[in-house]
Amino acid sequence: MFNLNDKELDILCKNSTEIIFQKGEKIIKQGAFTQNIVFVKKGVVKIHLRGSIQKDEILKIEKGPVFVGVPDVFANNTHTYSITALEETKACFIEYAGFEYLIENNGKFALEIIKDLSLATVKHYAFYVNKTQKQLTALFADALIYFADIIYKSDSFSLPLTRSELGEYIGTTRETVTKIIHDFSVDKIITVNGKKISLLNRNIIKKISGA
DNA sequence: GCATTAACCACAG
DNA sequence: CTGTGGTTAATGC
Repeated sequence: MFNLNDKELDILCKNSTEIIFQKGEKIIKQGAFTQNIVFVKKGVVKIHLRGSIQKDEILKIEKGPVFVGVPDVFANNTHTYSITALEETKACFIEYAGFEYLIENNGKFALEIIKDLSLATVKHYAFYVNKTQKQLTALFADALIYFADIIYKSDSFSLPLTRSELGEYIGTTRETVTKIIHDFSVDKIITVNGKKISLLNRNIIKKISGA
């Protein structure tokens, strides 16, 4: 994985303890000193940032296996965002020194990391523009497709987010999320039972998303 | 004007 | 935490 041989994996993992986080537990807190890269082995996490005024915004939802917190470790002394488990998550904390050693000594690994970071940047450009230009129904449709295709690989899933968090993700209020879900449900685009959602008509959802 | 979109508020399960 | 309804503001015919 990530172009690492056994010895190198050992460098990454030898001083790292595997920890299991329960849903809702914070893996990295905004403002904390950056000492570790976090390797999420398994589970779903949200990357979120509290704005200078008050509100939390969810920047990204990721599923293991994935490295998180990399940009902050290279760019800052403190974490500029938080990472919280959305379901039971296995993760290990990797010392920066070991990570840096691998970057310096394994070009293929470094390339993988660069690709990851680049992909993340490019995706964020798109997400940013979408968020400011699309209507909320389209953003919600995007979120549905994302959960179905990327996170759960199924058209039926149990959302790990509250309505309020869903709002923080697509940039609206919990009330508006409730209304959109209600509308989609009435129009037979999805079925909803609390947090359980099933996509009934992907074509329409794609159309609404405008992608 | 009128319709649509979405925020904010209040109240109720 | 969630659903609903009323109100209000902005935007677009």
